[in-house]
Amino acid sequence: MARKQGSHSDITGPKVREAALRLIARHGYAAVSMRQLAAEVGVQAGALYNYTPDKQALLFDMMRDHLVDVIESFDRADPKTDAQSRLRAFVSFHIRYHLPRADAVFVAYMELRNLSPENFAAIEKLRRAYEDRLEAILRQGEAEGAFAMKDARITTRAIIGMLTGFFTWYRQEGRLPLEEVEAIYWDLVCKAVAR
Amino acid sequence: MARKQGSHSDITGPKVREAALRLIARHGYAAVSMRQLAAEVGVQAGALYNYTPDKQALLFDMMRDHLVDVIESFDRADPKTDAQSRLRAFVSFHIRYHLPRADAVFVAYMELRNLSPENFAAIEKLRRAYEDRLEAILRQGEAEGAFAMKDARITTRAIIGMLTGFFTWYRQEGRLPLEEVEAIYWDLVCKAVAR
DNA sequence: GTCTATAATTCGATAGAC
DNA sequence: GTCTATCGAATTATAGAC
Repeated sequence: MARKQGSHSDITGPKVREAALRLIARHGYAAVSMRQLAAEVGVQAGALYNYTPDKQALLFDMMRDHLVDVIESFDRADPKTDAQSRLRAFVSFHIRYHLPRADAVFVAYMELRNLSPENFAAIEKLRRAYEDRLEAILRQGEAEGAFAMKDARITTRAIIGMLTGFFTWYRQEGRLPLEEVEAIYWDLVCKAVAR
Repeated sequence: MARKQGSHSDITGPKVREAALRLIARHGYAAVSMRQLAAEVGVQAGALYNYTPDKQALLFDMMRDHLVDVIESFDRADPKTDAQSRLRAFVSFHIRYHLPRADAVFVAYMELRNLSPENFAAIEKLRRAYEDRLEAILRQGEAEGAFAMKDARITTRAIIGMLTGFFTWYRQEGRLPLEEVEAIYWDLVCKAVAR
């Protein structure tokens, strides 16, 4: 006999996040209503407001938590040795970390327009912090004489764009195993910044 | 004395497209109401339905027209000679064509989720047709011995991703003139596919 | 072709019972 | 913590006057 009411804070809380991420990734923040989200979670619309003060905070919290986790995870994965090793670790980390989190990546990338100005500024700061990790590696490589490029900042954006585009199509083409895709991207990045 | 009513089909038609592109690029399709759009154009909401059967068709028509124009324009710009020259022309065309059309690029890229299934299929076909142009150039370069890469299809997506990421940040950083940005991207692409 | 007015829904968010 | 019920406002799209 299923209860119609009761306390499920520990269960419902994560379910709200997961459902919101899935629905917003698929349909977009503005297109997903609180009623749709509630139905996906299996509660009534009013109950959602036990877990978020409003719809905007729900979006912001998901994006912030994702980006904070990306940065902390990379800092742990970074070998902090020579630039070549660090760049390889970055490419591998970026692909492998983001792949199983496609919904979060998609939301963090596509929903910037729907953040309030203050929330947008906070998210942009985090995004920039992640990009700065890559830029620092490229500049170290230039200093070591391992890399050569015309402009480290633009090369940073180019590499991130190249790697992030990956997640917009990988789900469709199951043609190649992850190891090969990773090798292909490493080959491109490695040659692009080579002396 | 401004008229409050009257026929302005030739004026209002283009204004609807321009305003829709601008508003949707900034706020997203789902977040822009027909009333907002009408206010931007300078008419009442009901008048918009003289120019589109519904909101969905307005989005689809803009995306389709943009992509058809991209493909036709590239086919005219393509030197159709050696792969190296063609690749350089592609990079230059892609940057220069898309730069002054940032709103259309943004909409065509970000609003795929808001297309009906049939409209999505049609737009994906066009997108694929453009990507196939680049893939053909890369395969020609392999055949000529000018390029070497592990996988032409994935390299195609990687290059497009890299070039398209360009438009998400160029407006912010006016630091460098277009010629230099183009040279930086050409350097990266050229080295990435070099033998 | 544009207007005003409105039908029919749907939205985010809240109040109060349990 | 979840429910039901609801407020007030916004939505797409249409009807009919001019």
